[in-house]
Amino acid sequence: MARTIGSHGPKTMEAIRKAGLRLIFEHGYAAMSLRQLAAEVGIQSGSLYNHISTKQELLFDLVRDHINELLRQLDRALLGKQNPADKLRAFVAFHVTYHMTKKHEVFIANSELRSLEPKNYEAIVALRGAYERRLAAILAEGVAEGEFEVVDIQVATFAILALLTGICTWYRPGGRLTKQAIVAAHEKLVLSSVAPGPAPDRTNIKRAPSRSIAARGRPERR
Amino acid sequence: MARTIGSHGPKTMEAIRKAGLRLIFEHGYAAMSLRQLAAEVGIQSGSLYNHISTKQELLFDLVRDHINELLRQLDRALLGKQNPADKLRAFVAFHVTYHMTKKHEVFIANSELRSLEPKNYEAIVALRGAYERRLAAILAEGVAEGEFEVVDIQVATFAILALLTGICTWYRPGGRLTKQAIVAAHEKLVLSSVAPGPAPDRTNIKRAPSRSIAARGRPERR
Amino acid sequence: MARTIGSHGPKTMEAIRKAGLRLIFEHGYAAMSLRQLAAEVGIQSGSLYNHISTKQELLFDLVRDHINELLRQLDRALLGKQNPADKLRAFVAFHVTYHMTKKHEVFIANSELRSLEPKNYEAIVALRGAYERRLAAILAEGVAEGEFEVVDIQVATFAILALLTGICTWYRPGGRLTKQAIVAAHEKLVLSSVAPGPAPDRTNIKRAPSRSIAARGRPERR
Amino acid sequence: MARTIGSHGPKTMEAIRKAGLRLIFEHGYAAMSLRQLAAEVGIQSGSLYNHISTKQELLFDLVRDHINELLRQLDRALLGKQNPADKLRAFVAFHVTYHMTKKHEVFIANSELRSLEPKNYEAIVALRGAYERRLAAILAEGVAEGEFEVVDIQVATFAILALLTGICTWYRPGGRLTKQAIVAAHEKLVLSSVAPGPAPDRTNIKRAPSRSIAARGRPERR
DNA sequence: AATGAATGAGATTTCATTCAT
DNA sequence: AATGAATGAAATCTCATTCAT
Repeated sequence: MARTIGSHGPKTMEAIRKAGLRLIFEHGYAAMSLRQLAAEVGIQSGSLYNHISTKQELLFDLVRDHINELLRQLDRALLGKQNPADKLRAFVAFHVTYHMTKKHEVFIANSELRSLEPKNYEAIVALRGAYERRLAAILAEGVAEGEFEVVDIQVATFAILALLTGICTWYRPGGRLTKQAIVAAHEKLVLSSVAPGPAPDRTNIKRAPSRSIAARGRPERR
Repeated sequence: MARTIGSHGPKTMEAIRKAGLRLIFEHGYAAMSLRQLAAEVGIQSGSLYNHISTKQELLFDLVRDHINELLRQLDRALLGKQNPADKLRAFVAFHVTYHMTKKHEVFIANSELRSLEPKNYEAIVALRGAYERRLAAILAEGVAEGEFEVVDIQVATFAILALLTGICTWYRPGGRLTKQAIVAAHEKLVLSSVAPGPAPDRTNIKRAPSRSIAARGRPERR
Repeated sequence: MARTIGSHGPKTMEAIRKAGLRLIFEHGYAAMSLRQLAAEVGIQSGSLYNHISTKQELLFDLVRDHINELLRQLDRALLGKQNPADKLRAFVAFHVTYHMTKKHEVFIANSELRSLEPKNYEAIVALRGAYERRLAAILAEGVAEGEFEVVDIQVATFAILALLTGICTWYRPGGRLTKQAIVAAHEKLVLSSVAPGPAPDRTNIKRAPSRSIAARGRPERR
Repeated sequence: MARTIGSHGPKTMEAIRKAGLRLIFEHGYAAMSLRQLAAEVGIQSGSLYNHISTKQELLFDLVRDHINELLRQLDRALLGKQNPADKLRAFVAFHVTYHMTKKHEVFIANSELRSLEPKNYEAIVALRGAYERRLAAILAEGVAEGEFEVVDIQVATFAILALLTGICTWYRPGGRLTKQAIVAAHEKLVLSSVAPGPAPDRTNIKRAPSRSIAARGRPERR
C-alpha cells in the first residue's frame, strides 16, 4: 500500500524485504510472484535483481536474519534470570511479545521451511535447533529441580513452542486484549502446563528414556 | 490406445485424494502442480479432469471432508463425558490421536486455508469455528464450575488448539514414543495449563470483558 | 513459410525439427528464440514442450541424429572401394553431395558444437571423431602405398574436411553450376591436393612424428 | 566512490576489444552478454557505454578493423611476387600465419557475419569480397598461364579459403607441430590442389561459362 | 570514466485447463 | 476414463541500454 513509486537508492532493498515479508505471510512463498512483489515496491520485476539474486535467496535471507535476531534478543531477555520458573516466564514473555511485533517474520520462519532448498533448509534448521534447545534446557532444569513436571521434555518443548507461536495466526494490534493481557494469558497457560499437578488418569506409560532433545526430521520429499 | 498404464476404475479418485494430500502436505497447495499429482497417480494430467473439476475444488473437498469427519468423530469421542475435566481429557486424547493418524489432512486444513478462494474460505472457517467452539465451551464450563482457571478463554482456546495441532509437524510413526505416551504427555500439559494454579507474578491486568469466542479475522488480502 | 496453422498430431515434431534446423542455420542457436520457432510451426511457444524437453535437447538431437545418419551413409558410399584414390574420390563425392542436400544439418553440426552443454558436447565430439577417422584412414593408407603425399596426415584431414564443408556456406540449388560440376570441382581439388607433387620450396621442416589423428581439444571456456 | 576497481584510462577500450574477441569466439555474439564482457574487463556493464555505442557496433568494429588489417598485410605479403605459383604460395603462407596469430578475429569475421545488421553486413561483405578477389585473381592468372588447372575458379577460391580458414578451429600454440610445419603442410595441399593433374574419372561436365567471381548471396532471412 | 539502479522487452519454461480421439 | 496435444497466461530471470550521481 505504501507504494513509493519509482523507489530509488538504498531504500529499495528495505522496501523489498518488507513487502516480501508481508506477501509471503499472506500468500505463501510459492504463491507470491515476483511481479507482485515488484509492483508493491514500485519497480519493474526485472529490477528486483539489482537487489536480490534469486527468489529463493530472498526467502533464505529473510528467515535467517529473523532467526539470528530472535536468538540474540532471547539471550538478552534471559540474562540474569536464575531459577527455572523465572526463566520460563521470561521466555514466554519474550516469545509472545516478539511474535506480536514480528508476526510476519515468525510465521514465515515456521511455515516456509519446506520452501527452502536443501542446503538452505539445513542451515535454518540448525539455527532453529539452537532456539528450541534454549527452551528444552529450561524445562530440563526445572524438572531436575522438581519445580516442573512433564511427561516428556521433547514433547513439552515442541508443544509449548507450538502454543506460543500460534499467536501469529490470529493476533492483530488493536484487538480486544492488550499486549500485556495476552502475555499474561500465555504465562498462566505455560507455567501451569508444566507445574507438578493432576496426574493423567492413565497408567503404564512407557517413560521417555532420554531427555535430550532430538533433531526434528525434515518431512520426507520426493 | 487409451488405458495403457496407470490406475483406473473407481480407485482413481481415491488415489488422487491420497496423493494430493501428501503432495500438498509436503510442498504446499501452490507449489504442487497437477502434473506432479497426475504423475504420482500414474495418469496424464488431463485425465485428472475426469475426476476433479479444478485444483481449487480438490483442495476444498479435501479440507471440507476432513473437518466434517473431525467434527463427527469428536462428538462421538465426547459422548457421555460429564464433567469439564473428563471432557477436556477426552478432547485432548481424541485430537492428538486423530492428528497422529491423519497428519496430512490436519496440517493442510490448518495451513492451506489461505489458498482457498473467498467463498470456499468462508465455508471452511464456519466449520472450523464449530470445532473451536466445542473446546471453548468446555473451557467456559470448567471455569464457571471453578475447575479451570484461565486468563482469557479465547486465548486459551487458540493456544490449546495450536499446542495440540503442533503434533503434525513432527510426529512420525515408529518414533521414540508410543502413541499412548504422546497422548499422555499432551493430556498432562493441557490439563495442567488450565488448572487453577500459580498466579503469574503480574498484576493490574485488564480482564477480558467477554468470554464469547470471536471469529478470527481472515488475513487481509490484496 | 509453410506455416501449417494449428499443426496437429505426429507431424508437429517433424515441423519443429525442420523449422529448428532452418532457424538455427540462419540465426544461430543462441539467437533463435523458441517463440520464433513456435511461430514458424504455427503453435504457441509453450506447446513446444509437448514435443521437446528443452531447447538444448532439441539442438543435441538434431546434431546427433545428423551425424549418425552421416556416418551410416558414408559407410554405404565407401562400400566396395578398393584403392585409396577410389576411396578418397568416393568420400569427396559423398561428402559434397550430402552437404548440398543437407546443408542446414551439416552447417549446424559444425558451427554449433560450442552451444552444446559439456555432456552433450562430449558425445557429439566422439561421433564426429569417427567421421574424421574415416578420412584420416584413407589418407594414411594412400600415403603408405605411395599414392598420396602429404606433409601431415592430421593437418590434411582437417584441411580437407574444412574445404569440403565450406560448401554449405555458399551453395544454393539453382545456382550457376550443376551438382555434378560442383562435385567434380572438389574431386579435382582434393585428389590433386594429396597427389605426390611439387615440393614446397622450403627445407628443414620438422616432420610430424606421429600420423595418428589426435582428438581436437574443445575451445577453452570460462 | 567511482573508480574503485577495474581498469580505467585509455587501456579500457583495448581491454574491451580483447575480451570481446575472446568471448565472441568462445560463445558467439548472441550468446555473449555485455555483463559477461564487463565482468571480464572488471567494470560494470553500464560503464561499457563510455567506450562503445552498442553491442552491434562493437562487433562491427572488430570485424571491420580485422578485415582492413588483413587486406593491408596481404598486399604487403604479395609485394614483389611475380608468377602465380609464388603468389599463391605467399598467399597461403600469409593467410595461415595470420590465422594462427589472430584466430579469434579470423573466426569471428567468418562466423558472425550473420549477426551483423543489414547495413553493417553489406559493408563487411564488400571488404571480404576484396580479399577473395585477390585469391581469385591469382588462380585466374595461373590458369591463364597454364600453371594451374581447376574445374571452376569460383569454387576453387571458396574451397581454398575454407581450407585455410579451418585452421582457427583447431590451432593452438604449443601443439604438436611448429608454425612452419603447419604452413608447409598447407602450402603443399593448396599448391598441389590446383596443379594440373589427375583428371577426375568423370566426363561430360558442364564447364563453367564465366570465371568472374560472383558475390555470395547472404543467407535468406525472415 | 565509473557506478548502481532503473527500464522494458524478451528469454525459457511451467502452469491449469480444454478437447478431439 | 484415459491420452496427447493444444492453449494462453504467467512464472523466474536475463538482456541491452539509459542516466543521475
